Amino acid sequence: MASADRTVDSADRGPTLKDVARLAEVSRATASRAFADHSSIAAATRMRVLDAARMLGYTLNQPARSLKSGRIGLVGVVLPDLRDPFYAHIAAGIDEVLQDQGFAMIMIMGRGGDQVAAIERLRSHRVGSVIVAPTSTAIISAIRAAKLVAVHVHTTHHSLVSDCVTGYDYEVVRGIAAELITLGHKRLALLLRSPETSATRGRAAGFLSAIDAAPSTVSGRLVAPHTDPRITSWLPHLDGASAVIAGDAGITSRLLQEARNRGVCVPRDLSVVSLGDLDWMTAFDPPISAVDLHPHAMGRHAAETLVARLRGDAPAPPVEIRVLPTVNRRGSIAPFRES
Amino acid sequence: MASADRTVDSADRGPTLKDVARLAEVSRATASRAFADHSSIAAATRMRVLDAARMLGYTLNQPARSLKSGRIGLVGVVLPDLRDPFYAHIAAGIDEVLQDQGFAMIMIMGRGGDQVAAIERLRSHRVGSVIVAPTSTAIISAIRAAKLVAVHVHTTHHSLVSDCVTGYDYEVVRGIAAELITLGHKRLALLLRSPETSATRGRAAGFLSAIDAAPSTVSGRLVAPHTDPRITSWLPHLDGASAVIAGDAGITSRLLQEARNRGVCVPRDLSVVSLGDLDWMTAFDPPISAVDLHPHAMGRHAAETLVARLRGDAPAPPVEIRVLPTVNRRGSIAPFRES
DNA sequence: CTGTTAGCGCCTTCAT
DNA sequence: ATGAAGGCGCTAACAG
Repeated sequence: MASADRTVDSADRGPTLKDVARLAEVSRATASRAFADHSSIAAATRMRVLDAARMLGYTLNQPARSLKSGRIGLVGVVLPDLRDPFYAHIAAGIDEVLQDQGFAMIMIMGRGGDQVAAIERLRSHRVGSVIVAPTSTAIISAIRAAKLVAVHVHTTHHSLVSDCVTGYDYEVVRGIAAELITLGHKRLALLLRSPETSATRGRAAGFLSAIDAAPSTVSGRLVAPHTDPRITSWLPHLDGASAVIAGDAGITSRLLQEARNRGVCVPRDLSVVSLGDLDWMTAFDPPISAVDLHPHAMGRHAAETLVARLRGDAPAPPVEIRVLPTVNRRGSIAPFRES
Repeated sequence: MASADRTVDSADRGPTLKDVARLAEVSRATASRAFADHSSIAAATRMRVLDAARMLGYTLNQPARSLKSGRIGLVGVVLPDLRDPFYAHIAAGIDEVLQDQGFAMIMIMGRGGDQVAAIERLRSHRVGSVIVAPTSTAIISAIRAAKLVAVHVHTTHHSLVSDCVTGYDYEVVRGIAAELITLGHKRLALLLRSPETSATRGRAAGFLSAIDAAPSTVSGRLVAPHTDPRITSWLPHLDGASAVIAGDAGITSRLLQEARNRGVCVPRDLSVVSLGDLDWMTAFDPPISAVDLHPHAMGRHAAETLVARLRGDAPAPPVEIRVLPTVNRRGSIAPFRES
């Protein structure tokens, strides 16, 4: 009955620049200039064109425009998993800036080999730039091959010639470990889950550096199974440690869960510090000490850097922006006591 | 020094179909068919073309393709905030399916008026379809005006003629409220934060329905401030309730934090149920009772529905897919006791 | 099954 | 400051 008004011909693709030009009584070239060129067009003419466009509900056809110009106003974002709040916050930061700057983002989740496939997909959409985490040799060469302008977030790489936004993984972990040692802890553990990146390497190095700087009665254990994160149980790997640094919020919650189930009391039996700070951590009893890595700010910086790079014509040298973490000391750490 | 090898002419846009066709010694049309058309091309020819493409490192130019065909292999995703794990999980589910099906997603965060702006932006990229949450009259008419194929997630709308994926907000809240009443609670509260949607309305209705069905000694309080979520304090609004249903994980953690700070003991003084189940809830002491709304599955269903709609030629009637929630009863609920 | 022909909507010289 | 013409890379009719 009401199906009559359904447009059979799906080629109804809305008004084009030609329509706008006709209504504004100018040539297509002039109409085009009204949208892009900011110089060689009379203000009055441009206004007329813009009015006509509004009247018709015209929208620039970005794909068509990209055909000629190459530019497309689209930025690729390749992140491993949005279910990890760390990356979700990065994504949110990126989105904020990109929207402000008039870009849209093609988001693709993937790690390892998928990352390379993602780059390939971006290439097919003629995306000219990408924000990516984490970094690896594979992704770097894929990006280079695709000639993309890239910004790397959270991790960097020795062979990297692009801009990147990182943290202070080495420093912060070393500092925390030192703090725990000062509190009298003799056996520490660092729990890591991600694949090997500059971040995990930095954390491991910082951890070991703190251990090395301490008396030989202090030992540190590095737990970094590169296996399926979902079946990992952390507690058995602690090896009697009385203080532990958890590599991300997921590890922290899993660890706390195990501790509760097995009657391990935090902080009496175990001091805990989380790398990554979330709302629920302050709700916990005891409140969990956590390092805020400021992933949202990282995302913002990454996007800002990328946009600057896209707009800037002068080939400036790559920069590394480092975001200072905030250490929030709360109840989950305590001086060591013999049990 | 090393700047000599920098390509001055940025028009270096890689191999085109024409190059592939030449190498494979076929016409451009045939080469094109090798990628799209699955029927009218000889297997041997297609293989030859594909080989040539691989040899040249050729990638389909989606924007150019869209110029003629209208299709572009891009789906818009408009979600309010990825920092909310509920939406992050939806996004993850969507991404999984879309990648499998060869689509990429343009993700734009936004709520309220921003949603409409997002639709406009998608339109300029000639995206033909969108997955969106939450629903509102404004977004519905924007989608209709842009003639997009849409799937709505989590919420519906009476004026909706598109597909949607929803939950059982009414039923689940009613059931939980009834359960709490059975446990002897006389004063309940439902905490909601989102704007008015079918989901929040359903929850409110389910809540009130359970209260109505109970003896008149039972009262329920609906707390739904549509103000800035970040400065909201929930505890003062509880009005002496001994059992509370928290509308999302963020509310839950904030509430638990306040409870701890003010010496309110869960579940002795306050029974808590969270709408939305996250890892950390089982780590809590007591473990938090929570309803898993399965946002990841919702995302998957939404994407699957959309893809089916895009592929299907027959204009099938819109469907509503409802995802059954899972109620995980844990230690944060207890029978009512006089204090 | 394959080639030919004509644009899709836009931008960019080159004139004027 | 504006118009005319050609082509970006691809696909959809139509022939053959």
